[in-house]
Amino acid sequence: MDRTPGFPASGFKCDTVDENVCHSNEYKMSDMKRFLMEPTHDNTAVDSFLGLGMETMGLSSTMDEFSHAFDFSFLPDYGGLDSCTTQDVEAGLKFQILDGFLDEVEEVEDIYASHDLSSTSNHILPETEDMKKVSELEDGGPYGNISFHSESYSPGISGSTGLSEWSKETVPHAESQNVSREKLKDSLDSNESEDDKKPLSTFIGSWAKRSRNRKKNFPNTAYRRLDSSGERMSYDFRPRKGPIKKYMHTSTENTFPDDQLTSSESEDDISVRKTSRTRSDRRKHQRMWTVDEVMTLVDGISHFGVGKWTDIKNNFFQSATHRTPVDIRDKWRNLLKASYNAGEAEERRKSSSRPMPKDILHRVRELASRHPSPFSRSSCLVYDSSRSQSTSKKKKKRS
DNA sequence: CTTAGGG
DNA sequence: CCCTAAG
Repeated sequence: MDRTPGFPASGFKCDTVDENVCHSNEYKMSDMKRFLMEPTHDNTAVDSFLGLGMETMGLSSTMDEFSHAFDFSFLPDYGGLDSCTTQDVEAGLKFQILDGFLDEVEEVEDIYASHDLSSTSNHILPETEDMKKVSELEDGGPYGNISFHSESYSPGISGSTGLSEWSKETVPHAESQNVSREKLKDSLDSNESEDDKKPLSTFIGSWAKRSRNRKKNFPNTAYRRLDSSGERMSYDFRPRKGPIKKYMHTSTENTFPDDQLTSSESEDDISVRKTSRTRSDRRKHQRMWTVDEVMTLVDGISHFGVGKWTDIKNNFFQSATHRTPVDIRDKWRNLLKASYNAGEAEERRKSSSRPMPKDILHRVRELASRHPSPFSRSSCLVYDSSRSQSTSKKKKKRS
């Protein structure tokens, strides 16, 4: 929380962020603030940005640079706009952006409150204080909240991932972003203009939700499964002919990928009731694992080790009401299998409609090499398990 | 309660 | 994903 005293505070004596932005030309920008003066980020860009005139993708990239150009490690005390330091101005700006973005949300504070920043902190190991700050920033800030590029995963995560990498990219994408976005959707559901601000995939989901809502008059739980059907693309679903087809042939029609993390109880009730007593009581609800979730899982395993499923769940999947430790373990098992299958037949991986991202594949193999698994060709020696236990189990080798 | 394994 | 045995 070190303020930057060198910044010319003369021009920043204004209360509102709009003034700051609009008059940014008058300021002698310090090197930290050069962002605002760059041609690609001039006032018009910022203005349209504030006025929701920017496309979501453009916004995303802008916010990316935005958050990278500034050091927002101060975010936790964004409330103090009275002291005109650079951090405060930036904080106000961020807040203003969020406010404009959620102009139909009644309470912006609610977003923050419901976001449960503490859970985000749990994603970070205690010894890494800086990362905690970064994560809180990305999580609580508008960048982490409203960025819709959920399909994207950071390519730089592969291999020897730095801690800062996963804390900044993986965790917010996989976890908290979903919560906040769901919350945001909640607030916007009552408004008809919600589709204007969402990408096409989300629009499809909303459309399906609405059409479904016409038939069944469930309050706000039944359609929620459909709500985010097209929102996130998981590499994990099986090949399908049409975009919605995969839901039709699932016989229980309740296997909609759903990253809404709230009110899971009522949702479960409905899904259970729908598929009750028919057949295949198992697999009542399948929730596709998103790429972000898988990356979070890999990160968690790399930090806690294979077998520490509860730790991984509590620290990396805190906000995910689903994803029990068993689910996480099962997913890891499937990942291992998939990784080895991909190793044998690289072509099958490519021909698959859901090719596992190479980054994840590499990381899975990396971890698999550390932790022997029954799917490994070389390391699994079941027949000799009674004799030499050292070869069968070689627990975590993390430092 | 957590984990491992099979279904 | 679910279920269950074993620690």
